Amino acid sequence: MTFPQENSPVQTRDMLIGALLRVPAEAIHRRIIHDLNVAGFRGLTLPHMALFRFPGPDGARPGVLAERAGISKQAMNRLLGSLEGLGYLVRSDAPDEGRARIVRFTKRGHAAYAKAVEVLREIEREWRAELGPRDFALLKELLFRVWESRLVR
Amino acid sequence: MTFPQENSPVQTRDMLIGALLRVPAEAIHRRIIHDLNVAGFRGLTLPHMALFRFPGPDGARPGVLAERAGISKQAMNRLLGSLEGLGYLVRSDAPDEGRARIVRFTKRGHAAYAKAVEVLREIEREWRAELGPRDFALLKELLFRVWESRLVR
DNA sequence: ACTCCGAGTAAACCGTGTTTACTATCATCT
DNA sequence: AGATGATAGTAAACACGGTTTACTCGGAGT
Repeated sequence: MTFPQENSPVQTRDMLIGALLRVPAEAIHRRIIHDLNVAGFRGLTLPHMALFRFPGPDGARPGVLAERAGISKQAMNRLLGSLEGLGYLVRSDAPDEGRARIVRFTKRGHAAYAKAVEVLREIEREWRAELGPRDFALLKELLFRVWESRLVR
Repeated sequence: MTFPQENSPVQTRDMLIGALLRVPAEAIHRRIIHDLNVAGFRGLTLPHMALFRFPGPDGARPGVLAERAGISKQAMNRLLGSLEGLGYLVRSDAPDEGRARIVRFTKRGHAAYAKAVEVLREIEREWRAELGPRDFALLKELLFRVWESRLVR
């Protein structure tokens, strides 16, 4: 195992793809939660983000949301209960099927979701300014190719 | 908020940078833990990964590791206790200062760390094969520029 | 010696995950 | 129609990892 020396500059080859993805991904998570809280959407925490990510929970059923998020239905159900208590969504009976339920954003929930997307777009603006529009588009395109490739499932 | 239609293909512009980073970052995490477990390094879980990431805990002090990982000293201490119980490291008194302690990988710990790096290099090979060497290098370079830029702290 | 600070640790508590177990509804078979 | 089995959602018990609070002990300054 070779480590870079303290006083020699870190270079691309020193960093493995794990850290290169993880560090910004976590930073973005923190940023979104922070900005949501500052914007008045209190009580939102990291686990809640499982619901605020694309395409959002609106109109979906708890079981589907659990599967999307990769957690059990019971865990999802408590997340939903928590967000319902905070006023971001409601669960109501599905009109067509008696055992099913439907998750609906409240006005506040829609506002929070819109704000999250807005923060993300702001982050994209910042990255675009840093990298230049050409390279930022390239970065997204490369990441998209990875996403498409199923290397990632 | 515009959603892509069910039957129209997803495109780069549909994905925000958050998901494009998060999904592969999480996949890599799962992959590393899985491969470590399969390779006989049992008991390692996601929170342990906070210690197995570059540059590893070997020779460092608990407080420093806590700061690096962004968790409290107490939480780090329990992680260390857990890994010590699993035989991956030991904590011993620092020779110079009575109150300080030093974390040392055991042989098993070194082996696990080396395996984690190996898995990461394997993942890089796979991505390189998918994207082509040119574009993979470009991806890492672009991510490295983001990392350098401090957009990310 | 006395005080203060800082590293490490321990305990209580909280939130979030899983596992296990239950209820209610739907689909199917007879 | 009634019985049976599968499925959506929920609830409770437990595990686990995080923070907060509180303690011990060594080092530094006076």
